[in-house]
Formats: sequence, C-alpha cells, structure tokens
Amino acid sequence: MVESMVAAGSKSEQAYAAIKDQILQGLYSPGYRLVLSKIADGLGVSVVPVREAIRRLEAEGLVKFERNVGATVAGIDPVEYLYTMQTLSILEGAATALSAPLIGAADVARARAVNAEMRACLEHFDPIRFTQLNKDFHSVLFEHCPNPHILGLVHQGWDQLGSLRSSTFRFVPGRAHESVDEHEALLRLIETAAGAEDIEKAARLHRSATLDAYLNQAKNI
Amino acid sequence: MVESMVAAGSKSEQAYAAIKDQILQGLYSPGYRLVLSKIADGLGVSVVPVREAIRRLEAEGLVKFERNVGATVAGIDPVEYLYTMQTLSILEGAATALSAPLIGAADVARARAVNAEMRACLEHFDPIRFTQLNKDFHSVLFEHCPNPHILGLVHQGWDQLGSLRSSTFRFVPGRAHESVDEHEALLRLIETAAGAEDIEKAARLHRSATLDAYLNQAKNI
DNA sequence: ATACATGAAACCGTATACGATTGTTCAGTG
DNA sequence: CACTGAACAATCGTATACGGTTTCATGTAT
Repeated sequence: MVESMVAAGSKSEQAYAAIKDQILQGLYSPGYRLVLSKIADGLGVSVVPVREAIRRLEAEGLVKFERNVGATVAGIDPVEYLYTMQTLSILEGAATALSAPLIGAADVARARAVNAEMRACLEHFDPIRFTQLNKDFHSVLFEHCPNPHILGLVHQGWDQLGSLRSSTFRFVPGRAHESVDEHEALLRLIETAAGAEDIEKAARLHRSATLDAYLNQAKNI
Repeated sequence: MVESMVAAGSKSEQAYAAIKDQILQGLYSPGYRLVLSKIADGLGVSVVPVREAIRRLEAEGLVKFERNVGATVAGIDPVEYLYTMQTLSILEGAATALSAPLIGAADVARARAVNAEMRACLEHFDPIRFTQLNKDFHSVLFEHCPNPHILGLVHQGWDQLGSLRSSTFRFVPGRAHESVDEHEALLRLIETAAGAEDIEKAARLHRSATLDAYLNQAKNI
C-alpha cells in the first residue's frame, strides 16, 4: 500500500494511458507535435517508455510517426475519414447484430433516453454535444458484443474518429434529424428480436448514410 | 550504395520484419519464448529496437507479452480461433465484395487455377499444402480491396491464423471438398458481376461454414 | 516425504549517453 | 533581391548500464 498508489503497472503503460487520454480528450489537436523528450519530462520518466507508448498509439492509428522526424497526433483527412467510416460501418454493424440478443430492456431504455436527449438537442444544435450523445447511444448497442476482437476494432474506429471533436453532423446538420429517427428504428428492431441479418443491415446502413451525407456535402462545395 | 544495402530503415524495423518473418514461416512455434537479449544478439543490435519490434507484433496479435516475464509466440486456443475466424468472416466478406468489381478475367483465371490445384490435392490429402493454396485463392479475391484499413485487418487475421500451419481442414477433411465447390461458386458470382451483397454473403458464409465444421467436430470429441 | 524458506541466475524495465538525421537560420554570392 | 550552401539547433535512434522482478533450484524444518 504505497501512499500514492500509482496503480498503473509499467511506466510505458502509464505513458500510454496518459498520452492516449490527452489525445482523446482533445487536449492535443491533430497535427500537434509529440516531442518525446518533452512528454518524458512531463511524465517524469525517460524517453524509452514514452517511445513504446507512442508506437502503441501509432499501431492504433491515433498517432502518426515519421522516421527521424517525430510523432504527431493523427488528424484525419477526407480520404482517411472515408476508409474509417466504411470499416466502422461493417464492424459496428456486425458488433451490433451480435450484441443484440444480449441487450436487455434496461439497455434499450437507456439508449432511448440518450436518443431523446439527442432529439432535444436538435433545436439549439450543438454538434459537439450531439456527437458525444451519438457515441453514447451506439455504445449501448454494441458494447455487449461477445467477440472481443470485433469489439476492440469498433472501439479503435471510434477513437480514430474521435479526433473530429464534432463529426459529420456539423457539416450536414440535416443528417442529424434522420439519424435520430434511424436510432429509434434500430431500437425497435432490437426490441422485437429481429433477425441478426436485419439488425446488421440497419446498423450498417445507418452509418453508411452518414458517410454518404458527408460525401455529397463535400462534392457540392 | 552501401555494399550490403540492408535497405530496411531503422533497426527496429529490421527487427520487426525479421521476427515477423520467422514467426510466419513457422520457425518459432506457438509458445516459443522470445528472449529479448537472445534476439538482439542474433540480429546484431541492442535490445531497445527489439523491444519496439516485439511490441508492434504484440499489437498485431502475433506475440503475447507478459510483464516482467517476457514474450512468447502467440498460439491460438479454440476460443481465440473462434473469435478470429468470426472477425475474419465479416472483414473478408466485405473485402471480397469491395474487391469484386476490380477483379479482372486474369485474376479469376488465376484463382481458378489455384482451385484446380486444391481439387487435385484432395486425393492424397496434404492439409498444409491445401491450407497454403486456400490462402492463395482468397488472396486473389480480396487483394484488390480499395479500402486499406479493411485489407490490413484481413491480412492481420490471416497472419494470426497462420500459427496453425494447417487449418481446420486437417481436423475436418470433409470440409475441404465443400470448400473447393464453394470457391467455384464464388468465382461464378464474381464473373457475372453479381451484387455486392450477394458476394459478401457468399464469402462470409464460406468462412463461417469452415468455422461451424470445426465447432461441430470439436463438440463430437 | 512434503512444504516452505532462501538464495542465485535469468531476464525484463528504464535511465543515461552519444552518434545520426533533419530542418533552419544566416552569411555569402550571382 | 533571390538563391545556394554551410553551420547550428533540435530531436530522433540505439547502445550500454544498472536496478528490479520473476523463476527455479537447493536446503531445511515439520
């Protein structure tokens, strides 16, 4: 029982957790230069564990690393956005379908409450808050996925998208309305224990539609 | 133009490539203890870059790492096998469907040739060779996938499965026959430019069927 | 004979140090 | 004034060194 009880195991894990946390919180914005020695000083460790942490974050796609140059917080250009959203549509669709049989009435109620907040949010539209709620909503749906590989990949995808503090909805506010409606439809499917195939398709299309909305918007500029 | 022209950039990358290669070739079998200092000596570098390489391989699921104990080549227990196969069924199905429109007649011919070899292989059944051909066949189908994220995940999945030098077919030889037939059906779908949905479903089911065959086999023991 | 304590050996984790690479600034020249 | 090139600063990459943890073997007590 050490007084401070850092609890985190190795220093590289501490560093990993600390940096990841700061990136996900948006304290470092995309493109921010992650200088190893600075981070090491900030955490009170040497650079070696920091390097390991950075490489792990790189593998997760949260950090971009360039040899002999350094690490930067991974932004997300339109092309990457497309790839990530498409991948996520597939994985999250599957995760939601696999998760569906394990979603209880309480979960559905919770999701519905979140969706109600989202609907309320539509009036004085706040893209950041809406995006956060959107994530909360979907988390309820896929979090019970019994396959940890798939679940992990879904989390990874969301984290990568997280660098956009406010998602597509900022650029395509109209999509927000549809999204809320589709959420309710998705909940109905789950409540009525619809077939896995239907749920998967609905969940996937829900996300693809957001992507398409973005692409159309981008095209018209 | 250095005489040796190692070509590989940093030593950690060299180490990464070397270790990965040896694992995929099966020189290290699952459970093999990867001692950092030994590997470092073997490659003529220090342990620091080797650590980085190992951590990268860990992130890819090829190596299991235990704190203060060390790294071992990741085996694959039945549960992991299930997870990996399920994930791969989803991702490879999608990759194949996305790839389909880009698959030319030459590719189809190549795939068909491989499948012919597989069929020939059925007589004097050699599970290892059959498994290798199976990978070759599917590679042709998904390699054109335009989404690098999905493609990367598919590769990763195959690599993880690679520790089983011979796959399910060893345990369920009957599955090999069906598999070859399904391959031909898949090629027909691609040739006739069937809908993406149909191709995806066929590719996914093809893999799920292999998994199911394995599960039934395991149950009956 | 079994269980437990003790010690040593193997190995991992991290700090420090130094060489290597990159990007930048500033003087010199056309 | 624009451009080239060389010195400089910042930062990365890796080797080495040492302290800490785990594991295993040995010996002792019950």
